[in-house]
Amino acid sequence: MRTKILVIDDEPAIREMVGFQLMRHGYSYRTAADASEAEELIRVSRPDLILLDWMMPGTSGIEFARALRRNHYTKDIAVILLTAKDGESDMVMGLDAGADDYITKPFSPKELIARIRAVLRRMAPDKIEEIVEISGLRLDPNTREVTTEGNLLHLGPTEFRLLRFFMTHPERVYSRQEILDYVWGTNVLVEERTVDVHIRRLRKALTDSGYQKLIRTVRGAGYRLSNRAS
Amino acid sequence: MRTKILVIDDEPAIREMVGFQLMRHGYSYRTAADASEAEELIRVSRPDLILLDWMMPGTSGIEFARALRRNHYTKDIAVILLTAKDGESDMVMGLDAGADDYITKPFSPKELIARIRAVLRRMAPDKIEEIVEISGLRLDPNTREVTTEGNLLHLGPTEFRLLRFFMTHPERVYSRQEILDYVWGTNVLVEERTVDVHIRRLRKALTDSGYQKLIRTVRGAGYRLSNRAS
DNA sequence: CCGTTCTGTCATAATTTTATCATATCGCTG
DNA sequence: CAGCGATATGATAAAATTATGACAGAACGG
Repeated sequence: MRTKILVIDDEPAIREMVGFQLMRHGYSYRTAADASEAEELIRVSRPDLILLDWMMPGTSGIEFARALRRNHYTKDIAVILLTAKDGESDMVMGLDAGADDYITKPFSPKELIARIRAVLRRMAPDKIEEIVEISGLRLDPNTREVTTEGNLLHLGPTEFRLLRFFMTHPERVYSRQEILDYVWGTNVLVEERTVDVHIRRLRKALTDSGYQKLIRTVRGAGYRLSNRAS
Repeated sequence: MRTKILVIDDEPAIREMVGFQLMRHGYSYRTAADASEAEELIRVSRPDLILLDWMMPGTSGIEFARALRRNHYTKDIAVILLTAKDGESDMVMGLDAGADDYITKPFSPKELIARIRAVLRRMAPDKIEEIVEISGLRLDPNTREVTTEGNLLHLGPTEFRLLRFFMTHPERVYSRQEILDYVWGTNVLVEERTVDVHIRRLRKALTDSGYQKLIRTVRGAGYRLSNRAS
């Protein structure tokens, strides 16, 4: 799932600018103009990171950050403070309140994105993906290699994702639409028939080693991966 | 890369004197007159050690040191406090705030350098980097040399770090974003495509000896180093 | 302060991958 | 076994992604 970011700032212009950048960089986001609005959104869907304005009407940013840290449900949410001030004491107070970083206004889109990335990376160190294997066919997401008894197969990005999807969801039948949703991503404008073409390319790549028989066509329903005898 | 030191002191005379000594001893350094100037420099380029004046206008040295320790990005920077006082309590407070050592003014150049060496040595007891070798390509972090069957390769600093990263993390694919984080450091504003350019420079440097084939492009994913047959 | 080396970005070229279309096959049903 | 809808296949132009060369500004060393 995509990283969710909550932007809390009372200036619409800031919310819009930041939101635009976040969208452009593939983050999912929500905006709130004040603390109570923010609380509501957090309750509905816990964000991974909060961009918090220092100067807010009502509850101040610092206060809000402190409150977040006190709550068990929210204490692991990353917080980046947005502040117009540049005094040193603000940095100290901000970090003291539990903020993970802070950005002084005005800031460039580039800086914003870089900071967000930095904070998120600190929070989630590399995860090692699991190797999947089905009767001799191995797929390693870490090296992005697919091998059969030592032979390396060449797959394009989409074929790779497709095979990976099937290998992690074996036996069950998936309709073309479902496959599009899982492999291509939801709300993508692609013809259903395109799945056929990629299935074919995947089979072709698996053919030399005989594994193409793993991908079964289920007439009228879709496709499935199975290593059982048919 | 040479050890980077940041000198924070409001007296120009001190900055100059210390700077001269640092340069004379082969350290790379920057100076800042106050906390906000210092913050800026730290953000731009993380120093390995900070020489921090105890009495600063605005944020005091102690406060600044505490703030450094709280921030993930800066918490491993060594800090030496420069203080005119010599009271016992100051030492306690200073070390309490996370300083690694302190020097009382006035101090001799000799003492300054000796303390710096001592702190750096203490900080990096296991920083004796190991030589990495992959099928004949050797990289020695200590001498910063890369050799292939006795031939010395010329690499720029970035190419060196890049190769070193790959050699210490072989086989696995890394996205441009991850490479930026690991090789360039986290708080940096650099385009993803810049990675491509450095990959190319690295490959060019490895070409004469045939090792450029170690660096593989993984379309849609990033790059990886592999010595396996392809 | 000056010349050199190193860096980050661009614009452009070279490749690979993708989505479709048209057409051939296949599988079931009556 | 003819007919019909569903799949497989091959070709292809467009879209994405990566490689490369050039260049200006920054950093560095003296």
